[in-house]
Amino acid sequence: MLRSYAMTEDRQISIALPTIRRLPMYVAVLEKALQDGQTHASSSQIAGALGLESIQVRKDLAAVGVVGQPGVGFPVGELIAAIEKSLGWDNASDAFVIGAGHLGTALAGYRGFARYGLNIVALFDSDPAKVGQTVHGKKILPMEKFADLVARLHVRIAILTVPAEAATESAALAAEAGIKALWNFTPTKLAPIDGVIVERVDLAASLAVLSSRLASLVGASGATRAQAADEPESEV
Amino acid sequence: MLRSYAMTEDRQISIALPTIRRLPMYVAVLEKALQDGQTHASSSQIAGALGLESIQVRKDLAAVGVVGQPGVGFPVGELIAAIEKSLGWDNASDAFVIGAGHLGTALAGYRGFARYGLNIVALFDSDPAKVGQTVHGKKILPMEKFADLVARLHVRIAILTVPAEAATESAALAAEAGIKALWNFTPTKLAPIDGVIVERVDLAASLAVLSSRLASLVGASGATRAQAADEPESEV
DNA sequence: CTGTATTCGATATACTTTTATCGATATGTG
DNA sequence: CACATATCGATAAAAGTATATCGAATACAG
Ligand SMILES: NC(=O)c1ccc[n+]([C@@H]2O[C@H](COP(=O)([O-])OP(=O)(O)OC[C@H]3O[C@@H](n4cnc5c(N)ncnc54)[C@H](O)[C@@H]3O)[C@@H](O)[C@H]2O)c1
Ligand SMILES: NC(=O)c1ccc[n+]([C@@H]2O[C@H](COP(=O)([O-])OP(=O)(O)OC[C@H]3O[C@@H](n4cnc5c(N)ncnc54)[C@H](O)[C@@H]3O)[C@@H](O)[C@H]2O)c1
Repeated sequence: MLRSYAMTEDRQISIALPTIRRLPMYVAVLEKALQDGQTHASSSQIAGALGLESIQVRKDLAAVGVVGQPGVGFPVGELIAAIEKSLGWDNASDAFVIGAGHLGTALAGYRGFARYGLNIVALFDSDPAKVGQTVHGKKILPMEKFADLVARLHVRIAILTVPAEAATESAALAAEAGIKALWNFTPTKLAPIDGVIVERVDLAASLAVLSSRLASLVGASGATRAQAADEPESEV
Repeated sequence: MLRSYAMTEDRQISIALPTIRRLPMYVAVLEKALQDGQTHASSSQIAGALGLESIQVRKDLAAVGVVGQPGVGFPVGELIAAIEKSLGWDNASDAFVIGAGHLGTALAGYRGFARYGLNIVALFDSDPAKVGQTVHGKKILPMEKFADLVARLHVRIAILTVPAEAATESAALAAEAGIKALWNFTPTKLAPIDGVIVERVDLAASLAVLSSRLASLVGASGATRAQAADEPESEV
């Protein structure tokens, strides 16, 4: 029974990436189940809520080390705890935002991150006009203070929202300051940096999937759009 | 030679999803090559710039139907055009933003989308206080006008940036108005809607990858962080 | 023109991820 | 307690992706 909380690090490393990407969805569903007073949830119930196959849910949950009960399902609370442990969401991590522009301030104000164990502490910007301002209760500080504060506060995560051209330079600066993980929102593909994990949020990739599916849809059953495409487009 | 531009729709549909996700990176690299005056680029050159294997680049490019020349490489201009065609980025699509909050306005102001064939025309919001404002030169309109304008302007794409609770409702409204593709930035997993493509930007999934890798890194070579973890964390 | 270095693309192989099958365990009803 | 139903987990199969190999085409230097 306690094997579900086993902490052998080697297993955590070996969880398949697609599985890791799905884990947050499970947490969301399970928390809803918990609120409804459920102590257990079956793989088919979870799968149904997420549009997945139950077998995949079982495999994913097996990967985080929780054992279910035949005829009953998986223990909800235990499951949430195990997933959050796998993801390192069990104790919150502080993070700095580099680039207090539109996206950076939006992220800094996003309350949803608290649930993911992410705590944005402050923003940094090279623009003197922005430094000193406060957004969503968080200060915008000058880049000069970055390295010092990373060390003092033991911040490991930096969120990169600078212009594309400044990305490489900012990443190098962050790495040198001791940042261990970079969440890169810029379209710049960073070269690997020794000892630094880089995860990129690639909106272009996401949009590519959307628009290519849309394009092939038009091509396939063109009837729907064909008529509209003939009419001239007007402006607002 | 002209086979590279073949427009048989059935091929477009069959491009593997991981390949589609990589296509935008190729476009970025190729445009840089074009600026440098290159007429051809080899798979190994492209791979080197992106940290990929050359064989994967060749396979991906074969999927969009462009043929390279042995000893020379791939024709840059032709390649860009073919990729953009595959993605439906060859002629820009208009889009509406639903939810003119922090994220919605950031997206509306993002100039990078122009390159991806996406043109945000206007924003919509249910909050009367926001309606009438202009952000980045784009109007915030009331939801009541949404359906009519979708029809009048033949808008097929809506970008969902409403609060999580409003996502399902907004999606249904968009679908009813005739929207064909939803780019969903909310954490809500939408149920499939008939005739509507939904692509989700899942920040939680991305963060999960980042933080789980960070967590396993700490577990593995704990030395680096162990010392820091012992010290009490101070505040800004 | 000959030899060497590039490079592509077809085919084959290896690897990863998803899905299927099925026996074993649990619940609850009559 | 017998039996129908639900559920899990181990193993196997299938599908999807990435990588390796190698012959053929091209460029170019000598
Ligand atoms: N806005 C979006 O919706 C969106 C979407 C996808 C990707 N992005 C990417 O995110 C990044 C930020 O976008 P944005 O719209 O917030 O841009 P922005 O111009 O609003 O913000 C960039 C901020 O970075 C600061 N900055 C510039 N150079 C810096 C440096 N060297 N060090 C520290 N700070 C620096 C600027 O002063 C500015 O405040 C860009 O790379 C953009 O491509 C943005
Ligand atoms: N801010 C971020 O960095 C961030 C990051 C990831 C995901 N998200 C998600 O994006 C969404 C928007 O985030 P945000 O920070 O911009 O929130 P926000 O509160 O700033 O903006 C939401 C906007 O939607 C409007 N709205 C509410 N209900 C509506 C309805 N029924 N129809 C039309 N408009 C409606 C509100 O008036 C508001 O302007 C949320 O679902 C959030 O979870 C945000």
